[in-house]
Amino acid sequence: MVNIRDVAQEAGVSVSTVSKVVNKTGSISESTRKRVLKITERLDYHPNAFARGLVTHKVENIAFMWDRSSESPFSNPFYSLVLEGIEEELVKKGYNLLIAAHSSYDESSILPSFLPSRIVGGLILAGQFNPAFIKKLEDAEVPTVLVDFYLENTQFDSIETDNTQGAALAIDYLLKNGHRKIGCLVGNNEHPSVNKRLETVLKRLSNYGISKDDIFMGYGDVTPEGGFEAVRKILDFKPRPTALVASNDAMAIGAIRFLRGKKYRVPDDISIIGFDDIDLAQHTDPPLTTVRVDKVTMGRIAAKRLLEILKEKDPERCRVILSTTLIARDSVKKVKP
Amino acid sequence: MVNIRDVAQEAGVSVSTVSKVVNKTGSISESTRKRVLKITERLDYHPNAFARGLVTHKVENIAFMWDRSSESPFSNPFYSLVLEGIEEELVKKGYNLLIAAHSSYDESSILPSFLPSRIVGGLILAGQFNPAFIKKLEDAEVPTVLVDFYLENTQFDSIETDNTQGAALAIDYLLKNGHRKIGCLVGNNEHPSVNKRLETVLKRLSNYGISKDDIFMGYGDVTPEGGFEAVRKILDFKPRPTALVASNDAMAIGAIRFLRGKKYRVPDDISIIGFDDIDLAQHTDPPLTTVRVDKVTMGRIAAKRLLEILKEKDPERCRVILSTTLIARDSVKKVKP
DNA sequence: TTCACAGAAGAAAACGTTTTACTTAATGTA
DNA sequence: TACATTAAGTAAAACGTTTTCTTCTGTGAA
Repeated sequence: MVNIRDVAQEAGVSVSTVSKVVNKTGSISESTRKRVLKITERLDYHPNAFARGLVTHKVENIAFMWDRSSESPFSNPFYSLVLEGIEEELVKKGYNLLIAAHSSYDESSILPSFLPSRIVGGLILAGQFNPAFIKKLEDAEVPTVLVDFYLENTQFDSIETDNTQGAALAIDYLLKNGHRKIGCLVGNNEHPSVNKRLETVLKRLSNYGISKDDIFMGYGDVTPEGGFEAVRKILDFKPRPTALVASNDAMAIGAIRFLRGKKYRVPDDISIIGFDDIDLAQHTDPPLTTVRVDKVTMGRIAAKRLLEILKEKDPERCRVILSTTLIARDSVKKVKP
Repeated sequence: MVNIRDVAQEAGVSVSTVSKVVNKTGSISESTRKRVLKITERLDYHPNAFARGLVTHKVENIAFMWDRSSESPFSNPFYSLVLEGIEEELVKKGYNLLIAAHSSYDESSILPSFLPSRIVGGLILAGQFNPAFIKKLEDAEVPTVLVDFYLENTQFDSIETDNTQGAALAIDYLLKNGHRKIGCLVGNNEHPSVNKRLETVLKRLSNYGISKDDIFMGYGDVTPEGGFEAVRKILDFKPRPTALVASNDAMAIGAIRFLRGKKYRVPDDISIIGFDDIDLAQHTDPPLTTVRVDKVTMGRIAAKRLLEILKEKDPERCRVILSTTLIARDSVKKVKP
């Protein structure tokens, strides 16, 4: 493999000159610059990242990690898109993306090995993490941004969904369509998003004068199976709600499946609205009305922000809150209030 | 950050001794081994991967890449699981996983930068790639294994699906259930799997004495939309086939969607069988009968094989062909032949 | 004519490891 | 007793860069 010395020799200049040309630093005459460049090309010279990293202490590798609670991010319809956005942005800036899928990292407070070995320059965390793990990262001063998650007393940046605005969107849409008896499919999950959404739903309903007696709660995991469970409990109530709000699309989809099995027609017998707008939402029967979170943008911004942090010497902490949009499909029907 | 010299000093030994202890090489007395180990722990010493890589020329980073034709592997229900298997195996062996999602690499014959910069020690490629790109990899002698893909004249290992066996499984099942008029939803795709599956289907049907007139072909992309298109064309034929074989589950799912829209009942009016067994297959209505490819195992084996190759000095080329299993759900109905 | 200065280039140290070759002490063998 | 062998440990070179000083040369100002 050709190294910087080979190039220098071939060009009849010193090693430092080649380095300066390649890195566009120092002052180099146009003529030697051209000559060296031509030779790097001819010899197909590429700087050895290890040698470089050793002296600069700068690394162009970013790692993505997610919480243990959820399934693999590759199969997760939310994180997979976040990842797509991250990847896109990172590649554009010449960075490499590492994936640390192993779930054990947040159990213990042990850092994944690529961190102490200094092979990774920054971290993007998705979903909820063990506070002890976060603490460890802070102590080690690993540049980190949190995506779709927020932690009270951390110095790390976060890119979040505006769950308050999104939940308001959902409720307003249901009310506008005449629904006054609402069932909530709420996720058994300490993820701040779930809480925030529920909180907003309840507050909003009460603001609009909906009585507590007309609000029905069903709990389950934030998965299709959980939605299945949650809606089952709700259907026991009399009178039945005319519409359901789910903590996320996965639950909504499970609920639709349950309702179909029980021969309820959606939306004729009961309306339902989701949250997230995962890909599957447009393919359910009926297509799911939901609140869209722009997941790719979320990833893109997270990556962008991390690279900024890496550049700055003393970055300000900052929270980015992304707005949502209502995607009206066919799972909500207008009823007479 | 504490380095090997700090440890050596603290332990009152030379740097080389520490290195030997940490790497378990050379001969070291039990007492100093213990002492040094204790100190590495106390000082929280972790070898700098750059310094190490610089001298050993060994890297514990593996990159995963996939072809441009398919959507992001994160959202792809097949590759996402392959990736899961890869990740699992890699982490177990202390390797890091890089993701090179950018599609431009196989367009040109330029190598992704992490290769010439020697930051990555091996490659796992999923799906079909530009031969020029493969050639380039061979010239650069990048240790590589191909997953779910095979190339005629390459020296690279591959982990493949036994499409012949799988397609036979599907056809035999349809025949056993009395179907004699078969429609094929064929993917417009040069991926070897698609060809192999179709080829086997046709040969098998002819072996069983099914007339050409009873075989109907519909083409489309290997996506739900493609399945939609393909089945539409097939339904124009009279007499209608009683069963459909799809090139993959995505097409089968699209077909089911189309049939539902046209008020056909599956499997009462028409049966359908898929290939791959993606997650969604168990959630269609009716749940899809299909041929399962063990995607996680595929990834795991690919990773395992790559690590072996990295170890051996002069590895034999080898193709691994994974068998499939039939997953009988509810989309195929028994009919009188 | 002298001096200061800027531009261009190079020498050498530093980065943190591994590894080879070497030294020393201890042990066993003839 | 002398000699070979082995175990335990060390010194120093090497890996391929970047970067900090220097040096040198030419140019314009005083």
